[in-house]
Amino acid sequence: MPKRVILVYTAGMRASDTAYTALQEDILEGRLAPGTVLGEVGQSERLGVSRTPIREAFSRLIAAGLAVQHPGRGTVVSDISLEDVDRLFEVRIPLETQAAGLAAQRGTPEVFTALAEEFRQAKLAPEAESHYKLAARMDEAIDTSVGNPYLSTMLANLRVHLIRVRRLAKDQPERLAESAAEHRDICLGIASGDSQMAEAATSLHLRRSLAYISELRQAEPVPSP
Amino acid sequence: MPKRVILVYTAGMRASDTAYTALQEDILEGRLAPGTVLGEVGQSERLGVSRTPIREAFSRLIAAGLAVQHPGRGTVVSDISLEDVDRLFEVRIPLETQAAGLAAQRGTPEVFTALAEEFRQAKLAPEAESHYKLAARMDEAIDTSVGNPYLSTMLANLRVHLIRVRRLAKDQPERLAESAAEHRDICLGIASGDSQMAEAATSLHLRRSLAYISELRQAEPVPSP
DNA sequence: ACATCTAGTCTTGTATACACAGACTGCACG
DNA sequence: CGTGCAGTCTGTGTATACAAGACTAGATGT
Repeated sequence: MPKRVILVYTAGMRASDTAYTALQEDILEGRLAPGTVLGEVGQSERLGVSRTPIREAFSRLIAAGLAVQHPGRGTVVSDISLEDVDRLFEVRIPLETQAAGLAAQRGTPEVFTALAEEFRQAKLAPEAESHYKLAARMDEAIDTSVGNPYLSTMLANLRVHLIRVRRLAKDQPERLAESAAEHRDICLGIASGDSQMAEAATSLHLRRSLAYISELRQAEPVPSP
Repeated sequence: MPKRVILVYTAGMRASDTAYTALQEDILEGRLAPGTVLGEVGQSERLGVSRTPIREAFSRLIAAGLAVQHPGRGTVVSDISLEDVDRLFEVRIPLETQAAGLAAQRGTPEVFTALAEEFRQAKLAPEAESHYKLAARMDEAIDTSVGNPYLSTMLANLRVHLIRVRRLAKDQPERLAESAAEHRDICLGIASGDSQMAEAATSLHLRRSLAYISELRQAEPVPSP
């Protein structure tokens, strides 16, 4: 007897996709804290699907680095802390710098002048949610301008982890305003077609972001688990 | 009628792992050409395991970029050509340059002086197989020296694709000797602890490799599929 | 008291059965 | 001869049953 048919099959949406999306959100939003053990049966009951799609979702989580597989203890949500920020930026800085430089060579300037204008306005009224939305749109514009799937994939993988550390380091309004100004500089550099300017602006922005987080970390030592 | 390959179940080796390894090798070695459709049932029969591990293997292939999922036609081996080399190097150059620079700061010099000596000897008798083995050992040494899992993961993903393009561009002995010399320079730069020297040597090596492949591509136009 | 062996109970790994969706084929009709 | 449609059919998505491995806890022997 079918015990429960919670999910009517949404059009074109596989159960494994919905499970992965739900799990990823739960991890990124912190509802599933690092160290949480994810049992296949437990999650299958929680999400109302069978173990098979859950397994698929777990595989993708592990591939994305959001979970790790423990030998006999199941898969657990991967740990992350402000310590990881240094290692993440060691990858992020060269990749995004490269992306900005290539976007300057290949992008259509109008797109980025428009984005620069948006950042100018955003600087006046800093607000975290809209700021990150706008930054994401800039990243997307850079991605499409560069037109390199390998680079885009790497950056996408990276951004997942950056979202997690962002939760740990709450931005303050003045930093958001600074960040908006730096984003504007990047857009202007790309729009001008000067790849070196775009690279410099990107490098500057990321190093300032890193410095901000670093001093935040020094000021507020890690809360012991 | 396709041959049925009996997989040897190594101790502690899951069937999904062996299936993935077999499929990856088949793709990397060219036995499964780009465009080949991979049916779950077909591969499960060929490899002698059930569909479930095959599905898992397919997921990992797709995540690695070795296969893509077509809407109604199943999953097919992803296409790759010498055209991809430019896009790959747009990611590879900044990442490996960064890695070399960090290795110079953090690695133990003795490891890399030893590797440099090996490259010096390899330069005298260029041979593709041993050259790539040695280069792989250098990459591994850099990875461990840097100690950045995010960077290591990205480079590992990248190298899978580089193996595929390497098959398309057959190296010639003189290029191997050059390459060995350039690898030696990288090792010496890292061993000296001079990150800028290591970065410069890496950048030079990769740009020369790219130039070599590019002129190879011009000389020998793509065979139309 | 401590170590070790063993039974039990989780957990994951694998196989298979069933359901559904898309694509191909054959035929009829314009 | 082309086009549309229906039937079939293959192939994936999902569920579940079965098997095997691993940690745990308890008992037992030293």
